[in-house]
Amino acid sequence: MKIQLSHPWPETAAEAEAVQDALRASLDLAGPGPRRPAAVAGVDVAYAGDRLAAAVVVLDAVTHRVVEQVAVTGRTAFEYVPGLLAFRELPSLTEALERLTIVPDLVVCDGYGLAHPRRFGLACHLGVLTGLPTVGVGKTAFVGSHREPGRERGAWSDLVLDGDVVGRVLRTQDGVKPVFVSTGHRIDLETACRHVLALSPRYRLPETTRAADRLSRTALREAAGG
DNA sequence: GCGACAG
DNA sequence: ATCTTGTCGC
Repeated sequence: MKIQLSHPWPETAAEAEAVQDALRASLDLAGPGPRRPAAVAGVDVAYAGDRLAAAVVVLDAVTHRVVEQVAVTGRTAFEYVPGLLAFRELPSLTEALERLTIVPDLVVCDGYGLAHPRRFGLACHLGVLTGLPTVGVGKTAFVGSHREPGRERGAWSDLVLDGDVVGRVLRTQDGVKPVFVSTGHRIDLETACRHVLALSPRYRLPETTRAADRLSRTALREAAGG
């Protein structure tokens, strides 16, 4: 799979915001998205100073067994700026995705999608670039307001931004801190949450996220020489 | 103006 | 994200 990043790649925050505003027009929020995905991918990036390691792990959607995984290492080219996370992580993430031989039916991203200041978070961006259905799963609050969801697994509440429902605060395990789910591309929020729950049978975070997080950290460690 | 702010 | 010790619990 060949992935084309925007050219030229933005150098400033203003240029990056302009890219988001332009690509947002290509966002597909129609849904319903994959009903019975067979292969689900998780992506994540780990950092150590200016070094980084991006990982993509594809799991069997039913058994959650690893089907394929790729990790690439490199150096940071964009500093972290709230709202512009994609420009820090996409170069390496797309490189890892390009080396994948399997085309996943859904990609679970670390972070937000539509729940974003300009309605174009990392999950939306990666979705538009790859054409794949994507969903964003954030671990902490970023934008929007919400009520505390019920304490049982599956309970959720609306994540509202400027009067729009842009995501859901979803409890994936009884009594544990909820996660923030928002759609990325080619999927609806209801379906996205259904898949996130199915991918989180035992822990707070989806198995895809956990697997990608582990791989990115070990890849970073091995690249350093330990 | 000030504080908050995915990872 | 990453920096960090011990601690409670399965």
